[in-house]
Amino acid sequence: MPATAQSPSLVDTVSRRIITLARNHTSDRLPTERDMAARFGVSRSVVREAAKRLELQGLLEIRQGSGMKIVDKLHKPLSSAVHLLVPDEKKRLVQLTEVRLALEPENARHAAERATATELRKLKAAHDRLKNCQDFETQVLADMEFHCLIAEASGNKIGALLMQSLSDLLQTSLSHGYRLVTKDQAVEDHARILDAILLRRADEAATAMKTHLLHARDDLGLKKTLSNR
Amino acid sequence: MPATAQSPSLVDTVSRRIITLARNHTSDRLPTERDMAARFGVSRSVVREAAKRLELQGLLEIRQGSGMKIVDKLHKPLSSAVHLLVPDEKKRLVQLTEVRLALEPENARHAAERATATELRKLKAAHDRLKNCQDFETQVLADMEFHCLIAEASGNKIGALLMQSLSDLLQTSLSHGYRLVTKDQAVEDHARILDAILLRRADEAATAMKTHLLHARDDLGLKKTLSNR
DNA sequence: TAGTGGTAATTGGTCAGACCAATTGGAATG
DNA sequence: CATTCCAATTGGTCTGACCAATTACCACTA
Repeated sequence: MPATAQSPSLVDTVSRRIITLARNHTSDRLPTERDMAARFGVSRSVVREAAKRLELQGLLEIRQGSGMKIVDKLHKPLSSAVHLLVPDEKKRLVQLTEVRLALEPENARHAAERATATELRKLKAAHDRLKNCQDFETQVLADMEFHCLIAEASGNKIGALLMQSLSDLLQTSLSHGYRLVTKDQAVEDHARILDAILLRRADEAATAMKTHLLHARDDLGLKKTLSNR
Repeated sequence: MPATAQSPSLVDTVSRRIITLARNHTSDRLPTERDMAARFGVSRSVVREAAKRLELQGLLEIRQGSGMKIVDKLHKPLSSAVHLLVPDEKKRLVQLTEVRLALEPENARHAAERATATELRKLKAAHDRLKNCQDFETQVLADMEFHCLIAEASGNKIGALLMQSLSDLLQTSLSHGYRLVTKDQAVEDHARILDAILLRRADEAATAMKTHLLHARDDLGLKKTLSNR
């Protein structure tokens, strides 16, 4: 990873040991910086640097006065990178939508081919949550969750990671004034996608997803894609 | 970004100031930790933590005894995350190929619609480099560069970031024993893609890219995609 | 004069201890 | 039992010292 020196630095070594500790830990709470420093026989600054690295990688959440929590958010670094890369929210939304139009029909196709029974159940539950939601925040969450579950059901972990990051970024944009207008259209579109997946019709699932994303794009007023680049 | 506390931490603030400094700096070398600590009126450990954060984000390269170099490698965090997510090289390659099959035909389509004259020149030059290369390492680099240039020419920065990361990961896998077998096929495929882009035939470009990726997949022996999940 | 080797200065990596800021748990009070 | 307050705990920052890697400069040799 960083600092391609010949021998691993102490921070490299301690990062790896913290990951191992996290994987074998029964609680979702890690020992304190001071404890780990004593345990690993290094200074607190090394532990601190290693922990901060893991935080940035989406594996830990660190709070002053509270300690370190083990999490699984490997998509966070990508979300940060995209934010840095395209700071303008409108441009970012345009480009995110375009990437989604490439990725998500294939996610739906693969989900139709590969989803497990458990995954199908989760998809149905997520669809119900969208149908039943009353406020905008919950609508956005349920909508994005449906998409992330499809990515997971595709069986491609990398695709699922990308989708989680896209979802995070979209949620940020949507909470900043970009509004989904028509929940009814989304519910109808999702139902079509879900039916195609349940019936294992891969092509139909891909087409239904593309149609849905085009609707969503239109709803967000993003029809003119990248013409002013 | 991290530590969603109400007021920005010193490390947050100093990270931003380093970014500003990097953007206005004539040299690609930043001042030393000690210099920046004095300049920003903070301790060296705060500068260090801020710099390490920027390193992980792909904005700096730090070397002991040598100092800090400003770089632009925003794709690096994603590469690391994917590595952590899918440690198994074969599985990773399978999934990367699948993601490429989703993303890259659309990259080619958009490149055909949007590439500038400069970008087209770069694509031609990259194609020539692939045709003329003699050894495997150079072949891989030229091949991946062609793909990254298409992603850039698509005008979608997020897509280009994803492609750079995928390219990094692929180069790692290919240097670990996964061999591209038929350069002639790649050259022929690339020529078709390039022609379609030059002639602004978006659909043809997308189809040619998909064909190329299917050839590459077959060459790598990845036909059986995710059937053992 | 050009090339090589050695050394000192510089710069990042680590250590230790102190103090500050945020959180949490326990005790006291109503 | 519920609420408030305070002390202990835990991460954030500071300081100064020392260690490890790199680079620039100087001296020597061919």
